[in-house]
Amino acid sequence: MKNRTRSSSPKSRVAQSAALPGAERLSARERLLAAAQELFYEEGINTVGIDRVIERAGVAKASLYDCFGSKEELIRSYLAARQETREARMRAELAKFKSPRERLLGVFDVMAKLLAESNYRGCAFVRASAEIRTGSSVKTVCDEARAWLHSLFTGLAKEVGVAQPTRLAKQLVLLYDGASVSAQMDQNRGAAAAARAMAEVILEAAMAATVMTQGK
Amino acid sequence: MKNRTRSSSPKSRVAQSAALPGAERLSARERLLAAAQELFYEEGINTVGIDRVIERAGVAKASLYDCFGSKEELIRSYLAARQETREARMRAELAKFKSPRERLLGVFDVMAKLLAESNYRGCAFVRASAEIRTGSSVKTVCDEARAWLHSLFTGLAKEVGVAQPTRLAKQLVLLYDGASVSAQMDQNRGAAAAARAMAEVILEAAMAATVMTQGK
DNA sequence: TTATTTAAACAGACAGGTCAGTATGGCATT
DNA sequence: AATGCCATACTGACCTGTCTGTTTAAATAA
Repeated sequence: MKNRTRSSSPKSRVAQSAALPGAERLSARERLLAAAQELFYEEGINTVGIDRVIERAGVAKASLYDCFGSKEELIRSYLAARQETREARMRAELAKFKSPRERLLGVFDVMAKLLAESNYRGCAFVRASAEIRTGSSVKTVCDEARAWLHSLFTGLAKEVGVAQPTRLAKQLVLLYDGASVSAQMDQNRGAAAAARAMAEVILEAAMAATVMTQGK
Repeated sequence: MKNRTRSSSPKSRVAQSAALPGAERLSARERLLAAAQELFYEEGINTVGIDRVIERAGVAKASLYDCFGSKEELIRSYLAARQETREARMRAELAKFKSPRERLLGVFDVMAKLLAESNYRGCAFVRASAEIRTGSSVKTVCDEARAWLHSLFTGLAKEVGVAQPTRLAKQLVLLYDGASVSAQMDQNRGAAAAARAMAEVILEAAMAATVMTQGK
């Protein structure tokens, strides 16, 4: 006579590493991560308690601590998963562009799609950094995300053949961060387009400087 | 026989509106705001509890609730005070520049000084926004700070006589935000200088476009 | 096939701590 | 007498994490 909110057809279980194409029930771990994505990102990692996460996931509290061991580890897993999907999406979308120049500017086109989503709340790693207390192990995941962002732009800057690729990369990261903050704080939906336009100008200046230093 | 951590020479009190040049003791309200500045900004408004604030301020808990009524009001006062000092400092520093162009770029020079401070942790309002829960009255203070930032750059953009001042202002705000995030997340001390260099390029492009549209 | 083991996930209560906010009473200056 | 401030105990809510015991389903053995 218990009123269960869970799906009423738990015919089979999905092993952690298995990935069956059928619409089978997700494992507790996967449901927890999905719930964490929504709640932690949209409301903050400190304001959302464990109880709300397990309620959203439809999972017992004991299962959470079996899977992750602590809230902090759940947060780290949430951020790590977010970074993985970010990398995969960027890789897939950038592959569509042909020229190095289009690929570099394409990062801001991808960003424009993200900002257009109604639940955009700014960069998850910047937000998390603002919430953690000093010495938290969560910072490591944030640092890795930042390193990836820099390496992404550095690689693209080298492809376009600019004289100082790390310098250009730092500038593009700055534009990327600025767009995310403007979108978050000012509901400025055109922030990515503005950043793209600026990136074009900056890139042109960097290319011009490259020709100068080459002497021809 | 009580071991007091407070100053041992509370000879006189400083009224709220008085500003005596002597090293007189500050009022409870002022000490609370000073403590809030340090703790809330450096460690976050959620991670720092009331008890730590009153301990740092050397103030009784009852005094805090006499002065502010709630933690949320203390947070709002902390942010409002921060915004006031930010405006005053910017006004004073920008007054030193002579030409409109120097004043506009001078914002990033002022910023460079801020980033150089060892305890810089990014924009207090962006950080606070990441911590508050939806519907908090703290957001109003953050919105006002954002509005000021936009009006600051819009005014400077009009002074330099560009064709689309609000467009340029949005771009400069984006650079400002990007520099603050880069400094916060990557310990990039040169972020303000990078933003200034980019602002120069963007400004030049905007001026060029202005001449074009003017037809001469 | 049937029985047994194994493991993941379930429900829910409880402990221990923290936090915001209140209440009481006392002290000092004006 | 009034005001501003101090010290401290207390309440109730919330939050993380633990513990106990049960259910379910797949894997394995008889």
